[in-house]
Amino acid sequence: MQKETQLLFTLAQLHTKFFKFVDRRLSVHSISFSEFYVMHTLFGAPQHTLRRIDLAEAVGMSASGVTRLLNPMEKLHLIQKEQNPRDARVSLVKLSSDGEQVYLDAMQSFEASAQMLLESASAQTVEHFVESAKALL
Amino acid sequence: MQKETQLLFTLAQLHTKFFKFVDRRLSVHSISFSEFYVMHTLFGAPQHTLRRIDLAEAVGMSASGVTRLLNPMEKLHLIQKEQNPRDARVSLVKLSSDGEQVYLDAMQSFEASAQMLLESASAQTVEHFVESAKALL
DNA sequence: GCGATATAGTTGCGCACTCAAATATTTATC
DNA sequence: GATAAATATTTGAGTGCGCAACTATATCGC
Repeated sequence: MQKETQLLFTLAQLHTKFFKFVDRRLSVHSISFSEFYVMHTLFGAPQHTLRRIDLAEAVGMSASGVTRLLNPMEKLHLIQKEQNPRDARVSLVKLSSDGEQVYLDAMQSFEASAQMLLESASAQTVEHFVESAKALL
Repeated sequence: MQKETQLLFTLAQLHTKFFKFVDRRLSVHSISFSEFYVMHTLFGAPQHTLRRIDLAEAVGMSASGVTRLLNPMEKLHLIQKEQNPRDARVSLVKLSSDGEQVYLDAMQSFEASAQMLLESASAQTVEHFVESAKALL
């Protein structure tokens, strides 16, 4: 089997293993990784605000996926809709202060998960992985 | 952000990017990556045969997920059910010769996908990635 | 300015997967 | 050897997400 093919299989296995673990740990905050990732993306955006379509692009989801993901989050006041006065088509999404708090709490769990998953790995291995993975993006 | 946390985000992004591409290319064989991975696993098993529960474990799915995935594959004769004469609870899954052919064809596409995704990456980067990823499993 | 085209977002439909419960069978205990 | 516990699988209910079609608004060409 060629190295490139091996890489894809290994990537799939690693993703499955790690994200099962992460999702279980995030569930104590009643959020999925997708929701967490959306909040993380909004948190890093100017004014904690993005257009839905740019959010979709940033997290690698479809526009409809984002719509369905955000609906319950809005009901829980984790995010809020805002209008763009210059363009009535766009619906801006803003991380609310409630949402920010949930995000920061969840980030604690996320970081703890990452450390648990990687506790037996050397710092060098982690570094190598991140470096090569970024080179592949 | 700590390196471990960065690793998880990078892993998520890489997985999304690569498997969107792979899934699109496998779709010409009318199979998903999950189906391909199941066939790959069966192909590598003795007699091309596994118990459903071991197959689930190997591909990182739930037992019920495997049941639902295999049902249509059996209708298409990609796999076939066999009984274990010693234990009537177990249902063995065998890759049929039709399935083997589809698998081998799909593997061509899969390998081509892998090469396209990684064509601009150095052999060393690929090697580093696989090595560190395996260390993390 | 008006029609054609493009863009942002939502909705209908369907698929893939999970968890928990149910079913069938085997193994362990006494 | 009957009863209880364990194991393999399927089924019911629900979630998460994508694609294609639709609505609403904006922009472009003339």
